[in-house]
Amino acid sequence: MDSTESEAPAHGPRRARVAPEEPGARHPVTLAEVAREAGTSASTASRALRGQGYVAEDVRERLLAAADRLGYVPNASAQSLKQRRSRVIGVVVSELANQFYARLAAGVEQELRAAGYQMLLVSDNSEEGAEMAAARTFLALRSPGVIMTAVGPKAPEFLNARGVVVVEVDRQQAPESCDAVVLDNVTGAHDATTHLLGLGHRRIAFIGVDTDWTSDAGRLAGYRLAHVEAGAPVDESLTLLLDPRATGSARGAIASLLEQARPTAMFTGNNILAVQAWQVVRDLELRLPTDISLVGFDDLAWMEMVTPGITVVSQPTHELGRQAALLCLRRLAQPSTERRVQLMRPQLVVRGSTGPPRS
Amino acid sequence: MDSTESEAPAHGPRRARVAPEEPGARHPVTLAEVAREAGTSASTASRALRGQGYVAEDVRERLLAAADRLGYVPNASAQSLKQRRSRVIGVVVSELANQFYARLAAGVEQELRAAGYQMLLVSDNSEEGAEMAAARTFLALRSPGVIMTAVGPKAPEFLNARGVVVVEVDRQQAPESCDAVVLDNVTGAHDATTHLLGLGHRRIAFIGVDTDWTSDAGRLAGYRLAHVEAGAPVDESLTLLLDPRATGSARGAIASLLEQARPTAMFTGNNILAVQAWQVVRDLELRLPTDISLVGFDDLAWMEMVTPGITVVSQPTHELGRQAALLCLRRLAQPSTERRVQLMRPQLVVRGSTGPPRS
DNA sequence: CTGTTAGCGCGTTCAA
DNA sequence: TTGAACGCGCTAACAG
Repeated sequence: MDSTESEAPAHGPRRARVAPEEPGARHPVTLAEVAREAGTSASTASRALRGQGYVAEDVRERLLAAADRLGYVPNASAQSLKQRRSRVIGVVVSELANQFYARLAAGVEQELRAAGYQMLLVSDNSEEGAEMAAARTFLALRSPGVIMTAVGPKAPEFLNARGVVVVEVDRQQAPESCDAVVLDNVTGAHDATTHLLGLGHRRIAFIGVDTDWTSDAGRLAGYRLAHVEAGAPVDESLTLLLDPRATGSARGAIASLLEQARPTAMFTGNNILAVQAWQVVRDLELRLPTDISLVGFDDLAWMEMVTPGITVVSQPTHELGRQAALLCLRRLAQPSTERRVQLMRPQLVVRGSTGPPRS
Repeated sequence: MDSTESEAPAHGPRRARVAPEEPGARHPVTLAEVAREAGTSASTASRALRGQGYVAEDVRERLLAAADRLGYVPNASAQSLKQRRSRVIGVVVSELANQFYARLAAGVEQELRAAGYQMLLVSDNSEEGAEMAAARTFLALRSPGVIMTAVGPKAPEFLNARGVVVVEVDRQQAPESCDAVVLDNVTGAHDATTHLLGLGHRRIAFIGVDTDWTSDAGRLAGYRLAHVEAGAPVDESLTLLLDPRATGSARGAIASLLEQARPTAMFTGNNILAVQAWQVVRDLELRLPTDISLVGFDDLAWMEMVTPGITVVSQPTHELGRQAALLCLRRLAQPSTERRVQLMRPQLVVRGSTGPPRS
């Protein structure tokens, strides 16, 4: 990845920038100009172009034609200023380069765009400071709604207190005050762990993130719940909770967990950790599932491509995003409906990385 | 991925929405209110808060304190209306769910945010209609600049003609009028093909997309160039160009290419096609590289994880995005500098999927 | 150094 | 059914 850049001379013979050719493209055309062109007043033009209020049919057509001819594009700032709210929805994810968040964002964008809203996307690197800065930006833009995978309760509460509709996705930080779309993490982790217990494993490691996020906490809870249900004791030395800022470099910690605690199976709490657990297994030249079993959380393409395939708890990532957007839109349309938490169902996908322990 | 949703009753005992607690949070506080609170005029407040123009030190502090106390957030719409341009940069990618574009967007966002700009992200599914709609939105928002992986020349030219700074990334559609950041696709494809030719392959399939995009065209050109250099004839029946709207379901076409044209190696033009080529190889129970060699374009995590690893032309995706953002910012600062095309260097990463042909 | 004045482009009364 | 007048919140001239 250490590729370098180089300069290339522009090959076109033209001047630096193409000059605008359109008539009146010099300055963006305004509503008043459209009105003048059609021989009406600005207010009539306004009504005609947005289809509200009374306008004579022929006048409307004249206006429409004029707007089209002049290439009129309404000034969103002026509209927002007037209506006191914009059509820009703020979206915050933890890390856009992570496929999970990218797909989530793709789902959100799809629905927002379909509804005539725009997505202002911020990737906050799980820093609450960046998140608050984003919140202030959304406030400045008078965003009617915000959708976020929040790192803490501050931003959601801050926005909520100022009348912005906030929908939390993936995890809940301000459950008292926000709508949310989350996965049933407890069930997902429970199913995965039960699967391992059913195969005969009794030393199952849990590798997760040390946060108070409902997502991670739920997965740990499900892991424990399954043990309790099965009457199997939970060995705390098998639980590895990593610093959230260091989940990207967890291989060392995972390796020493394997060596010291000697689990027969591993359950990782997210896709980043799954990659690393898999790499550790490879580096240690262990075989899946003979030497150790592995279960991941969040299904990615590679998990089906490696040999053996990785057993995972899959989640409808794109759908999570879509539902969050829809929930946001619904709340914007009906501000005073009861608060709502939408629970999405995970699904255990069994592949070759899990098998009985070696006696 | 067919998980379902279900409704969960909100568990908090609270009312539907938390009421704002802040004093004056009912309506967002305005500059005039801050001014009144500090006993000055609005213009003085404006100068103080944005640090421009003369303001007495004590007055400034009073104003700053007042703004802070009241929780003042400047209204971006009003600012944009006044200055006739916003700080929102439009970004268009073809498909946010594709890792390539997601990482590109992440790079763009990082730099824009660092410079105090916001990213309005649209994923257009490679539809020119969606792209033009996005362009109109950016115009409406008075975006000073737009960064895009365009599907055609219309949107870039449209925006450019209206005075919007446009930077093309990944491919050039309007090379006459826009700055651009692109990969040296010819060299990348040339290196990959030369690598295969050097191993002794003479029947190398090229699997790409049938567009006039510079990216795909460049890759095909590099493939051919390498053949010419090596004095090896290009068998046109080995070139498979797929409908851009159907690149996601190319497995059938790839399989029949393998059966009919009997290549000893395959070179795929993007990451989506690489996955499918790999799957076809697996489904046909061919072995890499014994039965066939495979080279991909664009390095993804799984390509190093499967066995054998996939030889690829890697590209600095995140960096592509960063440079595009920087180029856009530079052009905004100096509108009349000469047009510039930045060429990024790809790198051939040799792994186990390539080897000599079976005699 | 500060306040007054005057819009930016639009939507929304309210009379006509 | 239409248009005149006003103001959304802010900044930029211009006087003071």
